[in-house]
Amino acid sequence: MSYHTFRVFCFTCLHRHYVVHTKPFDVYVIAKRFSKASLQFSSSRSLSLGIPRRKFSLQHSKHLPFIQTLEASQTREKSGRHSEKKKTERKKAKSSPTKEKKKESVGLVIVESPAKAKTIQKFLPERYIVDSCMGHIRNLPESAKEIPDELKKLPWARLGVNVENNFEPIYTISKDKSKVVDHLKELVNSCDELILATDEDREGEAIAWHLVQVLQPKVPYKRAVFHEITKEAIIESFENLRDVHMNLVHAQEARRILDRLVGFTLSPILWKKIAPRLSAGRVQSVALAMIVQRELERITFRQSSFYNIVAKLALSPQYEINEMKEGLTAWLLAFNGKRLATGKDFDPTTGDLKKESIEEGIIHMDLQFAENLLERMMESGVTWKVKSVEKRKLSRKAPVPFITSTLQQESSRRLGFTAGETMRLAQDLYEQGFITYMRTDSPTLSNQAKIAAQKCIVEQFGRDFLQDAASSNNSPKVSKLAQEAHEAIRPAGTSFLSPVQVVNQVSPKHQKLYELIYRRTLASQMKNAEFFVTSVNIDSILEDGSIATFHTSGRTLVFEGYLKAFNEVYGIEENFDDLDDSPLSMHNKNLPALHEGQELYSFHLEPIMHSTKPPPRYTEAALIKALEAEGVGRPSTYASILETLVERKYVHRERSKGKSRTSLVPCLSAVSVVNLLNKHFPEVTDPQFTASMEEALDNIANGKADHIEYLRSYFLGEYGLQEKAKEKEKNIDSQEVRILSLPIRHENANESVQVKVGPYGPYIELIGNSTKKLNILNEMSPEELCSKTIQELVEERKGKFLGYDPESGHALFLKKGRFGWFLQLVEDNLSPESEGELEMEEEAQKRRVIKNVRLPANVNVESLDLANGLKWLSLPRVLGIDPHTGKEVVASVGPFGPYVGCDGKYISLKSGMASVFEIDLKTAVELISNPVTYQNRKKGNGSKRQY
DNA sequence: CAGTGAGCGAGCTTCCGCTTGACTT
Repeated sequence: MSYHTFRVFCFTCLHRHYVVHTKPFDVYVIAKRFSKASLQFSSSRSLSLGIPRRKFSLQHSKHLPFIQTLEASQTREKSGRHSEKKKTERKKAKSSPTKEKKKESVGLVIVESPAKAKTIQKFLPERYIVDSCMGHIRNLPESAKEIPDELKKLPWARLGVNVENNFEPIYTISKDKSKVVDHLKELVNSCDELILATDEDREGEAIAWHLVQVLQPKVPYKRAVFHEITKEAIIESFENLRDVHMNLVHAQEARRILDRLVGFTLSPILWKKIAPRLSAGRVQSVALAMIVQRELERITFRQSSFYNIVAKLALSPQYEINEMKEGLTAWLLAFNGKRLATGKDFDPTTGDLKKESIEEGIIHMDLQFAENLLERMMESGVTWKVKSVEKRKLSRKAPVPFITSTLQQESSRRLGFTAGETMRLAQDLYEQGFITYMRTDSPTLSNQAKIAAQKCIVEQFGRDFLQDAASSNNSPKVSKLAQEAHEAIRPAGTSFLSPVQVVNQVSPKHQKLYELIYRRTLASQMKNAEFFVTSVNIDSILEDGSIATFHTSGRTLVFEGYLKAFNEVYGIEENFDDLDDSPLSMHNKNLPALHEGQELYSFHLEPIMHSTKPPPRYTEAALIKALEAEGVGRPSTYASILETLVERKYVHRERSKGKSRTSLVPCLSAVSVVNLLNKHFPEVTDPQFTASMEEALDNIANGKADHIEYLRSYFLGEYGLQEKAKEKEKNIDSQEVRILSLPIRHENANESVQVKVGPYGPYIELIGNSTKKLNILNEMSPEELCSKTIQELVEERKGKFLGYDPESGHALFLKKGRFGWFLQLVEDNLSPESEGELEMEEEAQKRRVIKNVRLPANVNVESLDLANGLKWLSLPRVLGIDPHTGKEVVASVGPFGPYVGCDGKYISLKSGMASVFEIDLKTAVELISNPVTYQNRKKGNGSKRQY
């Protein structure tokens, strides 16, 4: 048996190993740098080594090894890589520390992400080991069980921050990070120097500090920061090492603690006053308030309609022949100098004209007005003349390179990906070295990236499309709040792979996203698009001298500019809100040349009705855009903000009719939560809170303010949050905040309706002669709540009458309960005629429940009739006596579906087994004594995993 | 369990930002 040596890279941590295998399934590993004990290999994951019909399985703890080459003899050593011999020497040095001093010292470099570690390793001299900590390694206790027992009794323990003593935080090592920490501890003990190369922002600085706190290095440690991952930048940063900036760390700590105090103080108030498990926070509550606000605007929206006249005009009286070619479309702008109303003139909450518009003397044209006017325009003697022609050259600026938020928005708009999906795809592209880091708020391109983009532009579109060096996009506006730890999102490297070149390396979705990033990066370095916009007013002079002024506009592309990068893939974009001056969105594609005083001829006039539209619901992309504009949230959290709201059942996604996009609809619980917060804690739904926090944090970072003082002033004292929360907890009337003041169209004068949110979810209260409470779905939109649905709910509550049990004479109803459908047999003292006519309360008085039987989830209730119902009603079914125990064996339906049971032991009947009605004693006893076969369990798990 | 929304009471729920995980043969 021959021995083969494989060179193996751990893909994730970049440790190098040699693998020697003797037999196909025996894998021995010689670790290059670490003791054998620290490496655990298992065969849970198979990796093809490229040898036909042979598979090897390796795993370095949880990291996936990357098998770079096959036999050592065939190893293609790149220049600059280290020879095998050199490595062996290193290993010896490692294993005998006494001799190590003579060798060159080893430096441990810690960055945040493994992919970054991999890249940086390439740029650094051999004596450095680069590893990653995967973001924050410590955190405030996530839940009650992470709080140390000895502190649990203290009043502030729940917060995880000692608010009685300088806001001292309790830090715990996150569960999923303990392995990372152990690993780094081991490394730091065997190196001579520690370099903290985490991101250059508030969070990165804090991570560096936490690393020092946790690792307790006995060797010197320093901080290195760089803006871009290039050899030059990294080397430079290593020549300019600095200390950890404690002010910056304090700013981060203040941010972290503030968020905790806000969230963990307000959430419990929601539990007490509305329902358990609700949440509030600096970021999520702002987002939620926006969504709810928009929904309320939609509910209070009143539509208004108005008419306009559209004129098709020709250049010559012989319009029949050339109408298509040279015609133009214009719409009525004003009549006798008075402007016609458009959508903007109406108040969305009343549907009436706005005050200012009325004062202006605006004309609100109805159909009759339009038709009258139209007739007068058709009379002979009416002339049409061009009154004015105005030409403007407008340019549309090339976009700036992608940052996280704009990537998510464009990816949603052009590719239909959600923010989460976009980030997952981008992560893959990043890890495989196709793009730069995807969580960034800096739109800056490095010089090498600009050069690479320019090269692509020249090659693909020509030199004419290249932006001037002095153009503004070379120094894009950076958001005031940007922390600039990374550069913009762009294709990686010093020369960009074209989208075609990546086709075979990634999935189609990845390719699409890569192409979007590629084109945006190129576009950012291209010239602006130039348009000629022509704006024309045309007078129609009526017989009595009245003047109807029409307006039209046209747009011609003079220079395609950066649009070329997009148009060839995404098609030509028609809508440019920033260029259009028509509120009725009418544009002539090919406006003929016109001059002042020119006579025109009308060949078609038509009244057109327009209606105002309610403001659209937010899409995920629009919400992210709005939050980013307010400075709320960070690139790493945009995609998860919405997930939180969905998880809390505050918001659900709804697919708009006929469109691919999904819009965000607030649930009823969200309305009550926002009600409470707006009324009692208005700052938490206000984006201004984050803005002022950022300002304070900047001062802390600059050393102008003290972080403890900041927290103290916010949380403690007479006007602090703590005191306020206590007072509110006492004074907020739970009954009052539960009520949602929603306009409900219920046309029953004898009844009033209220929507409330209780601990078990939303319900409506019908108050008439008696009070009825009816559960409604949390997802039900206020719009859907009307007389009809309320009536349906009342009917549903009554249940469906199936008939009478011939044996007992009792009535059988099919009802829907908290746990699904069930059958109810009630004693019936009523005549069949009075069925459904009595109020529920009366019914309840007259009827006594004899028996309830639940139905399994898969029963088709639509087709359930009396006979079937009686069959279910016969459950539970006694099968007989178990000879082993002497107890009764029963078949029935329980909370988990059909089962057989005996003496406290229950076994579910899976599909494929005998039904509850058919199963006999023998089969049941067998099932109970040999509960679940190995085969069965495996099947169950397998399907779960697949899902 | 069988249409609750009040209260009893132990113990729990909850925040935002960094980052990548992902369990038997």
